[in-house]
Parts: sequence; structure tokens; C-alpha cells
Amino acid sequence: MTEAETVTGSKSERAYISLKGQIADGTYSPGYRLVLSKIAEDLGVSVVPVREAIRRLEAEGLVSFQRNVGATVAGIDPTEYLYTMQTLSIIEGAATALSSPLIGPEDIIRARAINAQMRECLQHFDPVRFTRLNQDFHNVLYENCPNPHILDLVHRGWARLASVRSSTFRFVPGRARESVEEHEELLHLIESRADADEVERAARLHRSATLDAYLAHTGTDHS
Amino acid sequence: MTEAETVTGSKSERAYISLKGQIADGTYSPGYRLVLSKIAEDLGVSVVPVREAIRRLEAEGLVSFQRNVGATVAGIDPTEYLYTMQTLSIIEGAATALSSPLIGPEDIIRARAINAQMRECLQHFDPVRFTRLNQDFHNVLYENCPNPHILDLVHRGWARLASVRSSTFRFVPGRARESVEEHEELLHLIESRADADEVERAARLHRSATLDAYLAHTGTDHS
DNA sequence: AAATACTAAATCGTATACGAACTGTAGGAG
DNA sequence: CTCCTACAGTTCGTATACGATTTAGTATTT
Repeated sequence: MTEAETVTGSKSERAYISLKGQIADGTYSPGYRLVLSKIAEDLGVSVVPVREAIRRLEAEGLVSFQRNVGATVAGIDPTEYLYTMQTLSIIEGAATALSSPLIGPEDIIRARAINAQMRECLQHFDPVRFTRLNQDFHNVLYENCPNPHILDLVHRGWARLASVRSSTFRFVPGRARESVEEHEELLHLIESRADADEVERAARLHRSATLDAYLAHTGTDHS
Repeated sequence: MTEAETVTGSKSERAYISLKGQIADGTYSPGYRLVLSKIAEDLGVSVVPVREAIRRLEAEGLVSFQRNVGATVAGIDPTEYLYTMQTLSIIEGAATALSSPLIGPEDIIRARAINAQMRECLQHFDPVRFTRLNQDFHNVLYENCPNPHILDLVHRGWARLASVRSSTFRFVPGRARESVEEHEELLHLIESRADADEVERAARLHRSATLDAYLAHTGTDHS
């Protein structure tokens, strides 16, 4: 140890974090063959910790694994994508509904500020920032969620989509405008202490509509 | 190799299955300290595959892990239990709703048969079989679920509760009777091709009511 | 030319060994 | 009596080595 690198966590932990990040940022895109020995070498560790990391990622659905063959970054075909988004809309709807009674005025203010920035992105046409802000907006609504499992499922769902988001998930201009309006409506509902069921329905529909718009835009057939 | 044991899967796979089973059937109850070397010896393998198995179980939330300390079967305190059941009611509601359009007459017949058996269990007071049948009943409703992620989440949720179910999850006599009636109502809804939202609401309420009854019965305060 | 059998390279799977970190206990100082 | 320190035992963490399996390429046969 030449330097006292205060790196927290074990090597398998770091391998896990690193791989997850590289999958998320597109370094390893879907279908990429994850060769244990190669990754181990890249990370400067041996293969055992890498195997563990991959097992965890497998359990999370981020990589698929085949005995004696190897691991590949889990691809997302259109059907997979549809199912994941559908699941996410359900989970996010629930997360928003559960959080809504706990959302305070200051949270609303933060959310409105984010939404305002999203409006600006529409004018300056900045899809990348728009997508980021959209994520932030919903995070504000979730962060008060009292049920940690729900929150965990939301994050896992997005982690699963992380790799595909950067490459194929583009916002649909027309839909983006609608989306911002729906955000306002959602905030109104929450502010007025609407029924949890109503909030849930609105939040879920908001996500579903985005998905539908995306599908229509890309021409995928949505049965 | 004295005998040609045609065991499918790798040793880590078997360790995973085995551990999961032993957690589910109560051999390892919550809080149990999972010592790698001991488990490895019990299973007749070395520690490396056991570590992998435990990593996977950790990612599924069945065991909790602490660096350089060890793994223990994830305990379920009342709060944890509440959150898990709440999550399950949401997921199961969605699963039922998504499946409902695809449930055919023969499925309905099977479900009715199971429900009839549940009625018998009420008369002969057989809580264990009742609980099993209840699971079967809902499985019939799910098995047509077109979204594999939702189905996966249902199974994971139950796996998480598996250990606690056998020891503390007892049916509440009064509630059990109600539950059977609600099953009939649920089948009616599905048969009459009710709106998916309506089915979802009914299925979710069914689960929530069971949880509430359980909480009231055990005296836990449910805010 | 197509199909099959064989060989070699690549890669995974796991046992073993050793080092690192944590835990609990015994002994001594205050 | 309490607190701190030293030490030993336990258990985890990972590197390495070697066997097992798959894959791909080549040669041979029909």
C-alpha cells in the first residue's frame, strides 16, 4: 500500500459498485460479454470477488448468467422494456401515493422549482437535462415514502433501465410538454390532500402515458 | 466420484437452492448466524460457492450481511413485516388485475375448487392447510400474469416472508371466513370481466384486510 | 459439399491457503 | 469496582491453482 486509500468496502463490494456503474453509464451495453478474468484484471482484483459481484447483479436482473458460458449485460428487448416500465408505473404510483400525506410545503416548493426548470428545458430543447430533472422531480415525491421496500423497488427498476435509457430513451417533444402540465396537476392533488387512491391513479397514468407516447413515437406496436 | 450423481446445476447453485429452502422451511430461522465454513461443511462444498449463494440471497433480502462479521438470516420485526405485506398487497393487486383478462373458465373452476377446500379447512380447523390453499388460490389467479417482473416480485415477496410465515403467521379464525367469501367475490368480478382497476382494488383490499386482521389479532398497533 | 469427429483454446467452477478484521476474554492500572 | 489494553480464537476476504466445461476451428469421412 503506497497510499492510504481509504476505500470503504471490500473488493467484491467495489467490484459490484463499479460494474453497476459501468452498466448504468453505458460502458458495458446490453449484450456485452462480461469475461470474469478480464474484469478482474481491469479492476485489479482476482476473479472471486468479481464472481460475487456478478451474482448480485444477476439477482437484481442487471446481468444474465449461464453456467460454464458466462455473464452478459442483460439485454432489453422491446417486450422487456414494456414490462419493466409497466412494473415501474405501478410501483411509482404506489410510492407517490404512500408518500403524498407526508409531503410538506417545502417539498412542493422544491418540486415546483424543478418543474419550472423542466419548462425551460423545453424551450431550449435540452432533452438530456429534461430527463434528469424529470427523475429528480419524482424523487422529491418519493423521498418521503415510509415503506423502504417500495422505494427499493423503484430504484431497482430504474437501475434496470439505466443502460437503455441513455441510448434509446429519448423524450417525445409533444409528450414532454404534457408531462410538465401533469406534474403541476399531481402537485395540486398532493397539496390539496387528495385521496391516496386518486394520487396513485394520477401518478400511474402519468407514467403510462409517457410510455405510450414513447411507444407510439418509436412505432412499437402496443397491444 | 463413486456414484454418477446427475445433479443439475453448479455447487453454488445447489447451495443457493438449499439455503433458500432451509430458510423457507424454518431450519434457519431469522437471526440465525450463517457461518460460511460451517455451511460449506454441511453441504460438502468449499466456502467459495457458499459465499456466492449468500450474495444472491442478500440481494433478495433474505439474509443480511456485514463485512468481516458474517451473514444472518434476515429478521423480520413487526415494522418490516408490515412493510413487506403492504408491498405484497400492492404487487398482488396488480398481478391479479393484469391476469384477470386472461383467466379462463377452467381457471375459475380450479380456483373455486380450492376455495371449497378452504371452506372445509374452516370446519375441521386446519390452519396449516388453509394457508397453503390460500396461497394456491392466489397462484391460480396470478399464473396467467403476462408481466414476468410482477410475478417475480410476488414470489420474492413471499420468499421473504417464508421464514416468518411458519412460525408467526397464523390465520385469524374470523377473518379466514371473511377471506373465503372475498375470494368468491373476486372470482365473480373476474368472471364478469370487470374493469381491471376494480379487480385490482378488490384484490389489494383483500390482502390489506387480512393484514389488518392479523395486526389487530396480535395486538400490534397499526398507525 | 455436407456432416461428423477430433483437437485446442478460452472460460468457467471450486478447493485450498493465507492474510485481514472482528470479537470476546483475561489481566493490570487507576 | 471500572476501565483500558493485550491477546487469542473465530470468521471473513481474496489470491492462486487446477480441474471441468464449452466453444470454435480443423481434419476426415461419406
